[in-house]
Amino acid sequence: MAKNTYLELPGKTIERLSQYRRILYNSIHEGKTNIYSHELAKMMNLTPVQVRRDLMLIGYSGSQSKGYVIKDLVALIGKIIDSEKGQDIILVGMGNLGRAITSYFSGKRDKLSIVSAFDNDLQKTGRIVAGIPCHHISQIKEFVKKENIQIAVLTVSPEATHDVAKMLLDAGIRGILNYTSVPLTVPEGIHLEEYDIVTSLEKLAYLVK
Amino acid sequence: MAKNTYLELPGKTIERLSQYRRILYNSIHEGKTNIYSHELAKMMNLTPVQVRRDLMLIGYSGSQSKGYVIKDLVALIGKIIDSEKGQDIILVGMGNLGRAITSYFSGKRDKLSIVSAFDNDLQKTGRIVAGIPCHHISQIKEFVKKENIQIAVLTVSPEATHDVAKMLLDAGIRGILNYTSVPLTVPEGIHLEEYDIVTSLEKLAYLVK
DNA sequence: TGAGTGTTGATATTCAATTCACAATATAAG
DNA sequence: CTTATATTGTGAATTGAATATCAACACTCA
Ligand SMILES: NC(=O)c1ccc[n+]([C@@H]2O[C@H](COP(=O)([O-])OP(=O)(O)OC[C@H]3O[C@@H](n4cnc5c(N)ncnc54)[C@H](O)[C@@H]3O)[C@@H](O)[C@H]2O)c1
Ligand SMILES: NC(=O)c1ccc[n+]([C@@H]2O[C@H](COP(=O)([O-])OP(=O)(O)OC[C@H]3O[C@@H](n4cnc5c(N)ncnc54)[C@H](O)[C@@H]3O)[C@@H](O)[C@H]2O)c1
Repeated sequence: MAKNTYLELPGKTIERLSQYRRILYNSIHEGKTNIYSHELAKMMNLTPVQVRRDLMLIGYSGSQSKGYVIKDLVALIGKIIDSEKGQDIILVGMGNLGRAITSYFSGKRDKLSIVSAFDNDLQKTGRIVAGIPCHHISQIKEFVKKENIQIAVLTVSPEATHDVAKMLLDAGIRGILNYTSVPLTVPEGIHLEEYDIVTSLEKLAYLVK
Repeated sequence: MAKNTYLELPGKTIERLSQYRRILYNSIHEGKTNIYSHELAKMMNLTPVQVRRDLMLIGYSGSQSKGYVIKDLVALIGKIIDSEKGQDIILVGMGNLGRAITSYFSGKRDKLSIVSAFDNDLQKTGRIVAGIPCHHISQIKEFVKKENIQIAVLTVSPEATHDVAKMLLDAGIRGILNYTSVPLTVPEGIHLEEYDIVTSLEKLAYLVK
C-alpha cells in the first residue's frame, strides 16, 4: 500500500505521465491489457529507456515477459496526479477560445472538470454556454471560496488580464493556466502555466528555415 | 554586419526570444526606448542572468548604463527567428478551436500569417470563415505545393488526424503544430510541436495539491 | 536441459540548461 | 579626482534531463 507521501517528480515527467495515461486509455479501449515500454515509447516519440525511467520514478514495476499491466499503471498514474476527491476548475472569459476549451474538455477526465465559467458580457452570463453555467465576473470571489476552487483557466481579453488575475489571487486560487497574450507574474506558492500559439509558430518557423 | 550563418540556438532560447519580442513590442508602445535585463526578466519571470545569456547567444550587446536598445533588439530577434520573405501558414480543421486560433492570430505578425484554412465540411468550405478563406480538404496538396507552404496547424477531429497528417506530409509540409489529442509521429527532418490543455491542467492539479 | 531472445530495472554517463560569481565598465555623487 | 553604485558579459559550477549500458530474469524452442 503506497504511502501518500508527496513524490517530487520532474515537471517533464508529470507531463509525460499525463500523456501516457491518455494513450493507455486508448489501448484499453482497443482491448489491450499489457504493454511494453517500446510500444508506449513509439506512440509518444520517446525512447523505451525514458518510458521505463519515468515508470521507475513513480515506483511501478512491470514484468519481463508481459511488460506493464495497463490497468494498474493507469491507476497508479491517477494516484499520483489526480487528487483524491477530484478538483473543480473554472474558466474566465467565455469568448472564442473559452468556448473551444470548455467544449473540448467537458467529460475528458473523472477527477478534473471545468465546472463553471465567468464573463463580464451580459449576453453570456446567467445561462449555459458551451455546456457549462456562465456567471457574471462579479460573483467570482464568492464562488471560488464557497466551492473551494483551486485552479482557473484564463481566456479573457488582454486588457482585462491583470485585473482578473488579481481577483483570482484575492479569491484564493492556487494555480492559473494563462492563455492570454499578457504574461503574468504570481506570488511565491502560486503555480502558473502559460501557453501561446505565436511562440510555437515562431519556433516552428525558425526550425523549418 | 551579422553574417547570415545559421545560429544553433537552444530550443528554449528560441521560445524565450519570441516572448521577449512580444513584451518589447508592448514596451515600445508605452514609449520606452531602453530596457535593462532585470526589467525584462521580471516581466517574464526569469532571472536577469538568463536574459543576458540569451541575448549573448544571439550576439547582442547592451550598454552598462542604458541597458538594451529595444528597437535594435527587436530587429535582431526578427533577423534570427523570422524568415527573410515571410512564411505562410495553413490551418486544417475550421472548428471551434480553428476559429479561435485564426481570429486570434490574424495580423499578429508581419512575417507570419495564416493564409488559408481547409475543412471537409461543405458548410464551411468555399467561403471566408473567421477572416480567412476556407477550402475543401481535397485541394490541400495542390495549394501547399503551389504556394510553397511549409507550416500547418492541425485542429481537425481526432479521428481524422492521421489521415490529414499524412496528406500534409505528402504535400511537402515541413512543420506541424498539432492540437488534436492524437499524438503524431513524423519522419526525420519534419518538425513537430504538440500541445494539449489536458496535460497542462493535470500538471497544475498535481502542483497545487 | 541449455542456448538464444527479449524484456525490465538500475546505475553510469553524457548532454543541455541554468545559475553563480565576478571582472569590466559606465555613471553619478561627493 | 575618488568612491559608490549599477549594470553588462562571461567562464565555471551546478542542476536537470536524456541516453547508454548492462545484469538479472522469463520465456521459447531445439
Ligand atoms: N494562447 C493562445 O494560443 C491564444 C489563442 C487565442 C486567443 N488567445 C487569447 O485569449 C484571449 C481570448 O481570446 P478570444 O479569441 O476568446 O477573445 P474573445 O474576445 O472572443 O473573448 C474574450 C472574452 O473575455 C470576456 N471579458 C473581457 N473582459 C472581461 C472581464 N473583465 N471579466 C470577465 N470577462 C471578460 C469577453 O466578454 C469575452 O467573452 C485573448 O486574450 C487572446 O489574446 C490566446
Ligand atoms: N490541444 C488542445 O488544447 C485542444 C483544445 C481543444 C480542442 N482540441 C482538439 O482539437 C480538435 C478540434 O477541436 P474543435 O473543438 O475545434 O472540434 P470541432 O469538431 O469543432 O472541429 C473539428 C473540425 O475538423 C473538421 N474535420 C473533420 N474531419 C476532417 C477531415 N478529414 N478533413 C478536414 N477537416 C476535417 C470538421 O469539419 C470540423 O470543422 C479536436 O481534435 C480536439 O480534440 C485540442
